[in-house]
Amino acid sequence: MPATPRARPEKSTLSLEAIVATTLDLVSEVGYEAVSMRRVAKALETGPASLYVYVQDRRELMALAHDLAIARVVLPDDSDGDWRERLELLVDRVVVALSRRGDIASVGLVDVPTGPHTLRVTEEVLRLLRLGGIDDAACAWAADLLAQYISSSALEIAARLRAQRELERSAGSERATEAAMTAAFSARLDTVYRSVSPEEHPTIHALAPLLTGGGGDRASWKLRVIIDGLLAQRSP
Amino acid sequence: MPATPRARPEKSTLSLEAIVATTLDLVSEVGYEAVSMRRVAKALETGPASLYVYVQDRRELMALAHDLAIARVVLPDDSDGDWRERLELLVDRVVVALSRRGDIASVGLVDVPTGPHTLRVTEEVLRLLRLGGIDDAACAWAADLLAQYISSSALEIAARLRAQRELERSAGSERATEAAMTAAFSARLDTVYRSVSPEEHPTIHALAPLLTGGGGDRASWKLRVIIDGLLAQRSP
DNA sequence: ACCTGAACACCGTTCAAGT
DNA sequence: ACCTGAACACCGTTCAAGT
Repeated sequence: MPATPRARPEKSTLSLEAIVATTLDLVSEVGYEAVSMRRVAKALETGPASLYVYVQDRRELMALAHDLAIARVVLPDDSDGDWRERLELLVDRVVVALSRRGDIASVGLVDVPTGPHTLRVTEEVLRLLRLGGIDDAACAWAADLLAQYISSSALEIAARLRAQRELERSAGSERATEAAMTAAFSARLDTVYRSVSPEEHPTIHALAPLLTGGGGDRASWKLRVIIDGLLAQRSP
Repeated sequence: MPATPRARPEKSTLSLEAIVATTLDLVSEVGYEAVSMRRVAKALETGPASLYVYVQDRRELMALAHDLAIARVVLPDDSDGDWRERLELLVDRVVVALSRRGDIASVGLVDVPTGPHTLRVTEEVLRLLRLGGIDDAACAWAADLLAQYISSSALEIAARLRAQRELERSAGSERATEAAMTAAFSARLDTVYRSVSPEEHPTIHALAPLLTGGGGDRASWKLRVIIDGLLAQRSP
């Protein structure tokens, strides 16, 4: 029972571009850990060995997917304000771009990405920091600190988005219990902190409601702390 | 050809403690990714299924190993100075404890650890921040930021230690080329930044020598930035 | 009750052999 | 030259069957 010729698109020739785009799409759907070379190959209707013609190993493929995820980030321009406003806007755009693609940001915690789009962003971050009058050495280290901030914030937001999406996906269905459990998973931390012994850990106990909340405020607050901390180094 | 009774220690009864300790030792030796349930089981002279009597899954086992890694961290006391000095000392002790155990700190980037020793440290971090007059909400978020700092700094130091150890291990041997390559791996980033186009990425090009150096200074500098940034939030 | 052999359903990567 | 089937040496986890 052969499929109609146009039942699915012609099997296009393999290309690095197609492999990387497919990888990123899969990560968005099923997550970084679950995307294997074999799964990418299957999605492209080929065998896993074929991928190795274009890519050294899984690590390299994931690095390329990570770089692709930020490819469309637009650099702020003069109309976006002074160096600090532009820096905050740029960092936020990268976080948003990454968090839209599942947990692809994990790559940035495992590896230091050096793809062309990452370099483009890094160049602009360094340029803006210098515009702000930050020391050269401080610029270098600050870029590192900001990169960490970007990866971890993107992961945090991605986790929230995922929990929310799964809650909605099963709202009203008979799978509501499962959905509640997924939501509970994202609240696991909250439960741990709230159930800590008030005698042994009085401060955790007292601050429990604050330790897991915050949402977007939390991320932008962290960014403000980092930049204010940078500025404090400016005058010796 | 049966082994002499005392050729190796009696096969001790399996216990959670022994499993976690063995896991941490293996991570120290061969790294987080390379430690599989099967490898832990083999080190304990049993089959992988036996581990599941004591532990839910690999994630939980790694979380327990991570917690064990900071078990011996001693909290600073009154003689160690004011809240800020004590906080810096505590954070540094955790970083050192983790970085001695290979890349076990990876666990802290994937998961939010909540073992007893992690809670003990978190409690003290929060208490010290409050002593410093930081807002409750800011304390909560700062603890998060510091936890990120700890994990990533420990990983960075562990990578440096590993490169150094491997360089020494093969010094003078006929494997010197391989050792040089390992060292080169840790310098890969440096190479990337130094070979970037000066027209396309002038700032990266200019700062290249600063982007990968720093060592321990870099880490303590980051910590200072975070705390200074926190203090800047104190007065509205 | 505690433990585990064997199986299930996967991995990343290599390489000889195909077109 | 480009591609890939088949194999190698592994995975995490489960469960029926042992003691």
